[in-house]
Amino acid sequence: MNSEIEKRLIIAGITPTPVRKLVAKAIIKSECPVSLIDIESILETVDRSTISRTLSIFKQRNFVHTINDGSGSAKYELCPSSTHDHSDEHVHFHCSQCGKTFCLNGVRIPKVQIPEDMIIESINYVIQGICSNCK
Amino acid sequence: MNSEIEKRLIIAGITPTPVRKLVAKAIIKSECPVSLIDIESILETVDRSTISRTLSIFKQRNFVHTINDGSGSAKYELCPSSTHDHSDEHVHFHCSQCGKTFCLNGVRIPKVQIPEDMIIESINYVIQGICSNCK
DNA sequence: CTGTGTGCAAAGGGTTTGCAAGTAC
DNA sequence: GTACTTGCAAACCCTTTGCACACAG
Repeated sequence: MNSEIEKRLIIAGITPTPVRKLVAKAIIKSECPVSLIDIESILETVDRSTISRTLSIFKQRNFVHTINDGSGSAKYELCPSSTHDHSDEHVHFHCSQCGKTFCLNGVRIPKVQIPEDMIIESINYVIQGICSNCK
Repeated sequence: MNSEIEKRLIIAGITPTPVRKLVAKAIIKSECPVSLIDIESILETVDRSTISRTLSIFKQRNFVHTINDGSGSAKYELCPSSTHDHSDEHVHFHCSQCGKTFCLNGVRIPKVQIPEDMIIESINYVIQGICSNCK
């Protein structure tokens, strides 16, 4: 697993330092998108600022992308593929009760028609509501 | 216009104080969703905290709703109708260059199939990219 | 007089930056 | 030695809260 992560980082053009491997592993292992604070509490030894810088590198290199679920803190998730299209981005669900954000993995984001002169970089489809557990 | 706004506030169950009318007018007049800071700079005389409290009342009464465009600050927009369904919510476009968020008024948010035991409160569909002006 | 609305100042939450020490090549 | 990585502390941005005054009914 460790060398697997290392490979993925290198492929993304990221030098696989110890901290970066830890952060990458934390993101991979959690099935939901995680916030900076989530990662900090998983990796108790790593400083918040380092995680912040790591995440911004990950974003830059398209290793992760950001989800804005309205919780006040950005969540991070692995980019599904190394390619740069948006074809396999999926819908997220944010529970206003428990604060968790779920990936609806089977549910692709339906595309919409937008003016041709706008360039799409990424798409966020987030449903706010109450999840099954909190209902 | 002033009495028109007053009427809409009353219908929403909001006491139409001078500040609230100003805030409501500012939101109505701007064709894009606006942030708290945007409103503050439009209404130079009104305190930020008052605007904050006003907006939270507006949200509570379903007079406005929130858009999370990933800019770091929440944006506010009039609720399209007094009814509580999501049928006329539209897609937003956030330009990472100029930071503006555009309403794609003609573009409704396509619905997706989600597990039946989840309760939907609202939906955010935000496209990040570069707008026509910044391209 | 009572309740509501407002402004000021301060606190809060989440994130990023400056700087200096540590590490790898 | 040079460039990069990390941790600590402090700063930053956006938003909210505590408190006191002002105002309307």
